[in-house]
Amino acid sequence: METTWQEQLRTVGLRVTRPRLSVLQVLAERPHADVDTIVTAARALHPTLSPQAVYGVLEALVAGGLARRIEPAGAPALFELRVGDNHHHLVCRSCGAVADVDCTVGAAPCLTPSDTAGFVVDEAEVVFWGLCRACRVGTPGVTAQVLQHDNRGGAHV
Amino acid sequence: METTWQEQLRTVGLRVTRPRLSVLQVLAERPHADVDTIVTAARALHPTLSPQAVYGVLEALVAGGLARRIEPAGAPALFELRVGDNHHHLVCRSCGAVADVDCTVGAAPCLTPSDTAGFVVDEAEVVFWGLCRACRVGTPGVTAQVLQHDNRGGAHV
DNA sequence: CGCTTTTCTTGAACCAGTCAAGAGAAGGAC
DNA sequence: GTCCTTCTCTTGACTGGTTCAAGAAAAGCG
Repeated sequence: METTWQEQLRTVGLRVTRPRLSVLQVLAERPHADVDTIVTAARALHPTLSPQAVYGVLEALVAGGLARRIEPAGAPALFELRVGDNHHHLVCRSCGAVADVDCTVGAAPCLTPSDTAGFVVDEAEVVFWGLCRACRVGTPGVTAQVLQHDNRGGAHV
Repeated sequence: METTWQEQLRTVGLRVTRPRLSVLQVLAERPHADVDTIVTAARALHPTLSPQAVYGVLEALVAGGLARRIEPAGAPALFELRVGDNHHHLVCRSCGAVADVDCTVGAAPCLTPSDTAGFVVDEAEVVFWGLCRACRVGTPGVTAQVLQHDNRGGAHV
């Protein structure tokens, strides 16, 4: 497992270090973790790890294409290892839980806007807002990530 | 014009005040303004207006459904008066310029994710990332809003 | 016109994220 | 294996966007 990560790091020109391996392992276990979560969890593997180091590691991983940053409105950035595939995210308005959605891009004319207003588009980012099952049945806050997302008025599907 | 805004404010149960009318006028002139822009522009109409007042006004407008907040990753929040229709946004990676895109929701199967992972979805938010015409032809920074958006790896359309 | 409630002003605080300098580790060269 | 260069991490301070809190001001009802 770590061998693979070592190879992946080297492949993109990054040195293999304890902080990087720790962060990669945490991300493998927690698919949509924020920096704080990563720092806390990674310290089990590398006790002296600093938040700034994690920012640096994540920046390197994202730049190298090994990780992806997602930034739901009103919440700190989240990171995931799933890269290179066209997938999007479901975000719970109540607890901030995030789930992956495979992009149905093959049948998605909306991802090629009719009028691009002179823009050259290279990426379409889709976020589905709603409530996760736990928050609907009255057990909010399971993931302990509370979002305050009052931004209504978007596309109601 | 202001009569209309007065009515709109009253309709949603908000008092009619100078700061609110000023912010509404600025938003009418600048469709995707950030707080700083709004404060600066609105001071032409109400010189003592404070940033905190603008935050309060915008919060009230959004809560009342008169305005909508959009938060492109890596940039301060923007506000617009266009509400109630299903439209999305084009964002320039270089200068942060924002343009509206009418939602082609009628032909958009991707906006109903196949697997909702137990979520009840009430909104699909789409952001198209790319370069605006000005930044492509070598006149970047026209809007003076510089974004640093290194988050690649999303859905490439 | 006075009173109650909402809203604005002023000032401080907060948080995620960034910047900078020096210590330390990785890994190629020898 | 050891040295040296370069990259990376640690420590610490700092920024920008946003929020919180208390009191003053204004809106709008009776």
